[in-house]
Amino acid sequence: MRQDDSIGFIINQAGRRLSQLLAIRFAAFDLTTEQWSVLSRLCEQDGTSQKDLAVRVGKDQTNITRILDQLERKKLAERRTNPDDRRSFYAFVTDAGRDLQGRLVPIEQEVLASVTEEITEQQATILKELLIRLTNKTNELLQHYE
Amino acid sequence: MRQDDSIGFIINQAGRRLSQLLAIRFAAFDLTTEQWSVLSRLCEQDGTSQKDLAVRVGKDQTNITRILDQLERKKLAERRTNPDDRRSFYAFVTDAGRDLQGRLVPIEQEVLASVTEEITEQQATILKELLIRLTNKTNELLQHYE
DNA sequence: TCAATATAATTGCTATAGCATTTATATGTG
DNA sequence: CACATATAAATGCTATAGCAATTATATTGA
Repeated sequence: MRQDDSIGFIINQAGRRLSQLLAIRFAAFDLTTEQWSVLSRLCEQDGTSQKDLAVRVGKDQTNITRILDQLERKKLAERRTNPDDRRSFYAFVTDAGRDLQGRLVPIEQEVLASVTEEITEQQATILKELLIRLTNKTNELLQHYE
Repeated sequence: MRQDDSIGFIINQAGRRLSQLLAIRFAAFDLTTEQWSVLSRLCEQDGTSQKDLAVRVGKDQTNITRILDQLERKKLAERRTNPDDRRSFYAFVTDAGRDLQGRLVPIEQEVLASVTEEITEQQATILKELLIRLTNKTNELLQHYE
C-alpha cells in the first residue's frame, strides 16, 4: 500500500493542515491552536483540576501544565489552589480569556465552514462519526498498554 | 458548539491517538512514527531531493532536514550530493533501512486493521475520501497565505 | 560579466507531544 | 500512629512542527 493511501497518514495530514490554517488566523491574537483548545474547554467548564482538564482536552497532563503556564502568562487563565487537596489546582479562565475566546469562536467557525465547503453537512456528520468510532477503538487498544 | 463536536478537535484527536498506538508498537525498533513516514516514502521513491521529499511526505523542509539527520544517524538513510546542483542532496534509503521498513509494514497494517475493526471497509474508504477532500480544500485555502 | 534575485538546505527559536523522574501531599494498612 | 503506597503537578529530556534568518550556490537580467 502506498503511503498516500494509509489512513494514518491521511488523518495526520488533515489534522496538521487544519491546525496550520487555523494558526494563521489566530496569529494576530497571539494564541496557538493548542492554547485555544485548552482555553475553549475552560470556557465550557471552569474550575476543573488539571488532571481532569487533561482527560477532557485529550492531552497529556504534562502538556496541560505547560499550556496552562502559557495561558497564565498571558493572563487568560489562572490556577487556584484546591483547599481540599494541596497537591492539586483548579484552572479558571479570566475575563480577558473569555473575551478573547468570544472573539475567536467566529473565526474558528468560519475556518471550519470553509474547509468543509466541498462536502455536504451530512458527509461532515458521517466524517465526524467515523473518526470518533476510530478514536474510541484506538483508545480501547491504548488501554492495553497502560 | 461544544469542543467535542468540532471537526478540528476530532481530527487532531484521532491523529494523535493513532500515532501514539503506532509509536508503542514501533518503540522496540527505535523508530518514531514520523521517521517511519519519511523512511516509507524513501522506500517507495528513492533518490529524491529533500525539497521534493518534503512535498511528498507533507512536511516542512526544516522537519525533513532533521528527520533525515535522525535516519542518517541510525544508518537507515543517507544523503548523496547532487552533481548538477551543489545546494541540494538526494536522499536514499540504505539496506538496513529497507530491511527495517519491511519488518514494520506488517505491524503498521495490523495496527490500522485493528483500529478500523469497528467500521466496514466501505466506511473506511469513505472516511479516507472525505478526509482527502477536506485536506485538498485546506491546502487550497493555505495557498492564499503563501 | 556581474550584480540582483532566487533557491536548497541548515540553523536558531518557540511551542507542543509524550515519556520518565521528582516533589509534595494524601491515603490506606498494619 | 507510622510507614508504604498512591496521586497531582512539575521538571527534564528527546523528537517534532513551523517560522525566520542564514549560508551556499544557481539563475537571471542589465
